Amino acid sequence: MEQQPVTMSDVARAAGVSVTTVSYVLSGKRPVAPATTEAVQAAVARLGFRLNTVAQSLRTGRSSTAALIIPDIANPFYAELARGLQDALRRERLHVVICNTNADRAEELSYLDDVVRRRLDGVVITPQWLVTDDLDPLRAAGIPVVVSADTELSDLDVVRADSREAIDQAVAHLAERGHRRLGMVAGPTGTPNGDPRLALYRAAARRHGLALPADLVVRGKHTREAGAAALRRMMSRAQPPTAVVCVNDRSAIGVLEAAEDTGLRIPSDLALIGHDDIEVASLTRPRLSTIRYPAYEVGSTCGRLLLERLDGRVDPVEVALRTRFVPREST
Amino acid sequence: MEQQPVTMSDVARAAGVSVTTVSYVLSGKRPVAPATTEAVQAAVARLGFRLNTVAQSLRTGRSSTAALIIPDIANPFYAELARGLQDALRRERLHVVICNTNADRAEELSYLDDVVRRRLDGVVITPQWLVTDDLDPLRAAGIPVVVSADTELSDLDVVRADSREAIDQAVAHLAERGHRRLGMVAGPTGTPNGDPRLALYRAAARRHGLALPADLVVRGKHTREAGAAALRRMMSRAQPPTAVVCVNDRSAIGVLEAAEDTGLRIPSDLALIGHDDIEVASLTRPRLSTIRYPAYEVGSTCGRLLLERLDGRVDPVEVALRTRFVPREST
DNA sequence: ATGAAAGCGCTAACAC
DNA sequence: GTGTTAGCGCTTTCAT
Repeated sequence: MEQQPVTMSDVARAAGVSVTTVSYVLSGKRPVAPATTEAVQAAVARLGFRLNTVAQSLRTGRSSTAALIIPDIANPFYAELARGLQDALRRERLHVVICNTNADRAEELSYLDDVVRRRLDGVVITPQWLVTDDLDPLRAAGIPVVVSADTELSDLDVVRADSREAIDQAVAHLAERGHRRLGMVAGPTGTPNGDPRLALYRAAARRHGLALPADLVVRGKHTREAGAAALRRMMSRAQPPTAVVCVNDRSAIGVLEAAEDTGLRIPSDLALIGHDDIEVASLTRPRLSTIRYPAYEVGSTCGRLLLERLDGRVDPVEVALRTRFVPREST
Repeated sequence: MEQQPVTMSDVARAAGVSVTTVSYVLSGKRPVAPATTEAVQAAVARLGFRLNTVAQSLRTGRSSTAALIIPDIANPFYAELARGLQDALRRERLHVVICNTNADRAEELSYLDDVVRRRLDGVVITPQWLVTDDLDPLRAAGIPVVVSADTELSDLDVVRADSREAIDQAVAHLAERGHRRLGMVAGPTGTPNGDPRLALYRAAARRHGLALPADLVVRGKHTREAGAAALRRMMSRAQPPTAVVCVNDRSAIGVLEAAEDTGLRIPSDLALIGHDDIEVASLTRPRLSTIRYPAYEVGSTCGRLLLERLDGRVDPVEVALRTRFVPREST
């Protein structure tokens, strides 16, 4: 048998006070006589009362829940990011709902809509296809948004990677080892991480005298399968690359596997560099060289910004987290 | 400037009908004249109305949100499980909040409490320290719980691994290769996965004539560090093992790394078997042999059970997912 | 086919 | 220091 939940007025009755007093005992937002406090607490304990957060939310307009909108929680990068975010938001007892979009624009929009309907307190999003205007409904509703992406976004809190130096080092590293033809497994066109990273690689390649020809830039999803397919495509070119850089570690792992299958040895036949340095990257053999972008820290930084914003900060903030080139056996 | 949210009575006024009608147009729970429907929909669109889910929840007592209570979303096993759960719950437009407990009992309890306060619709939990009684408040509140664990639990929906055969095969495999002394990196004592698995290994070892002495059973967390420490401890025994089985893949990876550091070659000096088969397990070199327990499927099964329960099923269901021994290079 | 009105359980003026 | 009361925005019963 399912019991009636105990409400605040039950507690009030049991303690011989008004609901107001019960509310204030619980919130501490106004002084209450010690004896009263005690009586209320006793009643709360005796009846097993738990405040109904839904009613509280309706009244206050705050749900103490934030949304994290990402392509896929099963991608270790986002899982680590989620962990960082949750740890940062825990102090304020904020819950986090995870929204997996599969990098699909319709899903991204649908979750944003959900956020408004549910009056969530804030959103952290790693957008794949969204444009700034898509966030208008959130602005209108006064819901803070923190974006994690490498693109320029006006008037928003942004956490992004500053990979200029790291990419330059990586390319220099390749140049030193005699590489002259670079291939890149980039993200889908128009995606907020792929394009900026590609641009950085282009610039670095130019600086260090490497070619990065258009037919060696392969677009695709951030998956192992896409990485493997990309490599096969590159190697079928008239002039295949001697070194490949990947938009993230998952695709780099795909490249690694496809290379193995083809009998290509890494790094002797092909140098390989990933991005992100998820935990797995250190487990592959040969070890994956990578541009390290610490996911946990990205998440906790997003959380910090969100909390500040909820606390009343109004000016948008942009945080650039410096990435680091981690050479390993594979270059 | 933050706008006033548009409410249902705004829509009603704009459409020249009552809120009742607006509500019914939206829910479709009673017939409405086509002309009226149209007028309402037009008003909804024109004003950009979004139903306030919080108010709806307060009224109906359902929040269309479920909680997933796990030790750590950054552990790939749980991330994959989470993905499976979310995909299963998406059809019903249920949100999932992720609760990381760090395998801490107090955190587990605190999140359960949260669930009741927030009137969440259901819980999926992979308990580490909870006992059945801890779930009483949820029963009282009529909140369905689905448990993912290998322990016996009365009167609850449970998804568990049936590893009897797989473990027997794994041990037989070791026996065939001449192993006689087995070590085990088990989970913490009293934990719902470690103990049953240990018992299965004990039984299988007995059947196949392998020793699994008490001083080669090392308890610890499900982490790489714990796995590494466990191996060092085992190897310092007077009679070290020739084969090691691990309660999960993460600890197996730790063992792998510690073995490398010690100069032990796997599998020639030491055979190694993990559990779970998270994506990473296929990336290590030597490849990790493992008892495969498909996390995604665990999650989606939990989701299915939860939905059924929300739909009115009352009898508890136990689903045993058969695991499979996947021998790879490391045994 | 539609509407009036009573809450769901809380918070926070505004009294006293 | 404490209480009365008016909502927050919906759903749903009961009328019409």
